[in-house]
Amino acid sequence: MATASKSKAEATRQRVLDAAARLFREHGYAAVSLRDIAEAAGMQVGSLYYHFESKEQIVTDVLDIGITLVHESVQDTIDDLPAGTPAREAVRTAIRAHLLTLLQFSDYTSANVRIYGQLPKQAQEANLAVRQAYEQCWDRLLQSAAKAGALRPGTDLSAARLLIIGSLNATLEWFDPSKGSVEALADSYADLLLHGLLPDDHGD
Amino acid sequence: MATASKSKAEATRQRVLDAAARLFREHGYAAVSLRDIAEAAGMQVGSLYYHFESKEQIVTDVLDIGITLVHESVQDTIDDLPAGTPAREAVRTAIRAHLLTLLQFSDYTSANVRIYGQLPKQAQEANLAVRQAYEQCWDRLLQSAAKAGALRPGTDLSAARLLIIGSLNATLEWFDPSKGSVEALADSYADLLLHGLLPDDHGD
DNA sequence: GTCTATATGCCGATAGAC
DNA sequence: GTCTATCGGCATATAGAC
Repeated sequence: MATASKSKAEATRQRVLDAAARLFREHGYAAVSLRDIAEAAGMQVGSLYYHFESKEQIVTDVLDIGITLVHESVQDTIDDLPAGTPAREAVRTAIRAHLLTLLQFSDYTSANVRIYGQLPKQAQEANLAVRQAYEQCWDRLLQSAAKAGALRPGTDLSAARLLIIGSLNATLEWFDPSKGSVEALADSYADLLLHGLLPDDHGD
Repeated sequence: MATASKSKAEATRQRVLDAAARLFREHGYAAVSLRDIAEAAGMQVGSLYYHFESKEQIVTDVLDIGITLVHESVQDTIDDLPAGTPAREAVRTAIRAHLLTLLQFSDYTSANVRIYGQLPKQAQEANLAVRQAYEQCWDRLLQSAAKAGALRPGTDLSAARLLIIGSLNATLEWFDPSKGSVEALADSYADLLLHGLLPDDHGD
């Protein structure tokens, strides 16, 4: 094992963060007490303070991990596309990766989406840099698509990024895996976002 | 004035709900105490219980008012359109009405969007019927557009409604009136939702 | 590292004077 | 209708034994 094995403290810390992410996602930040987190992680409240300074530090860690995970997932799937992949396929891939992370893989990402807007300003500011890095990932994707002539002329790229990410994040409020797969949802959403509601031959 | 004037109790009740909606919107449900609400409404905590049975009843009222206001706004602006208005214009009008209510007029609507997902199940269920009535308003709009041939063939109407409302509601997390008008945002979003990201002549 | 015990304060809700 | 006073409970955080 040598240096590859994580310390017991590191494993416990991870267990606490996993429990916190799941509970924050479900109930919000203020509604979850440190007692709830400790119980879900299988320990006593006082023990949390060996690993974290405060409740706010726990949520700060959860927020950063949440954005990092979705950022890496989206960036990696884009990077893995073969050279010459059409821009519209890259956008479709990014949409799928974002939705998979949000709805299937990461309580951290979904917790971030759900609670960010209601946190104390200090906790929001601590997450700002990581969020902006992820936003830039989408901006680069859309700018390169526009440069390649793959987007409708006159498209407001800033509004497009906000609309795409906003609509994807909003699925968190209603998505039910027992009623349909994330992949099917991703296809449906990508069709709508890429092609719009109207037929191609409308006279608008 | 006669029966047209509201009682003092009714006015106070309204003041409490206004304060609660604003605070819930800003900080979430669990983070706002009855002491906060009482202070913002200019009264003592104990006095709240003359008008409301519990904190949960306050939030239940806020939730219902929030959906009712946006539903009425959207329905009224659709009904006011001249006969023969193209379906795409009706959709554009509905988008504008929803955004105006959410971002400019109603703390109740924005509070509902922000806190619904994190409320106790009982409070969510109390709001279900009103929410579904508003969803049906959009479903009727989209179905009549599809029937008129105004939508791209094969459009998933259920996904479209979820994407539209979800993307509009998500603007709440970042919209800043000092950086642009709601009207400009509505135009930009309507363009993107109706036409999509791709040019009309793409070969997809 | 985790425990128990505890400090200090705010929570929702109630009782009863006015 | 609104007030003050107060109940029991739970919140975050700390102290110190093991």
